[in-house]
Amino acid sequence: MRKPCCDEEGTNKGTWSKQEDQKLIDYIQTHGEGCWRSLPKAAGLHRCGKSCRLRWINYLKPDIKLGNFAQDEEELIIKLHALLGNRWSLIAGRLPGRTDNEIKNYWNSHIRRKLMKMGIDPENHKLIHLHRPSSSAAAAATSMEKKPNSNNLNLDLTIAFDPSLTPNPNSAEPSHKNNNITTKEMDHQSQSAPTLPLFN
DNA sequence: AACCGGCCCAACCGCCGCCGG
DNA sequence: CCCGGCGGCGGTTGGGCCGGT
Repeated sequence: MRKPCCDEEGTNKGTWSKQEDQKLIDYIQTHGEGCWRSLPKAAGLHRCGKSCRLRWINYLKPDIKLGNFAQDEEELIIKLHALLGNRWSLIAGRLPGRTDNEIKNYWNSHIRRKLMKMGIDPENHKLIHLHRPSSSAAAAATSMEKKPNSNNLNLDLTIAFDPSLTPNPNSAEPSHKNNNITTKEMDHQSQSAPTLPLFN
């Protein structure tokens, strides 16, 4: 049985204090990232390694871009999600300064709701209730399809509906077990083809 | 002013893949 | 080849905030 990583007595949980942040920053600036397991003890932090890694990657790293998402970032997230599904780390890799956790939160709190309002299933990026055109959601979605710029979400919906752009029709499934695209492959793709077909 | 419900988001949890022994 | 440790990932939680009543 795998032991929980944070079962040690006296390990802090919850929100990080400024002092803890500073200790972590100081340590990483001196010693660099890595060996998260032993980092807390070495840095004098009563945290588990995972917690330190998460805090550093999501908030303390110098190149993190905090604050609201720009319109183009939002559009990019939607397009990448249509292509990659819930593979947040891959999506984050395409958005400099943004983290997977931040994108995941933004998706779940903002974009998902926005798509639902537009009558689009956020899981597969298809119209909801196409068989019931009289429903308000479908009517709104149909309207959106004809006039994609008719509200503040400036997204070309035709992209989301093109199945040829989705390598795995079940790409929106939560599991990454049957994920045929590895991080390395994605990196290779991004190097060899900086512009995804989506953006044409 | 008090209460309530919904939203936001930082952080935790548990699983999986990779890698070294 | 097998096993265990570690890092990474996505899903989920829960506390705080905010607007409405």
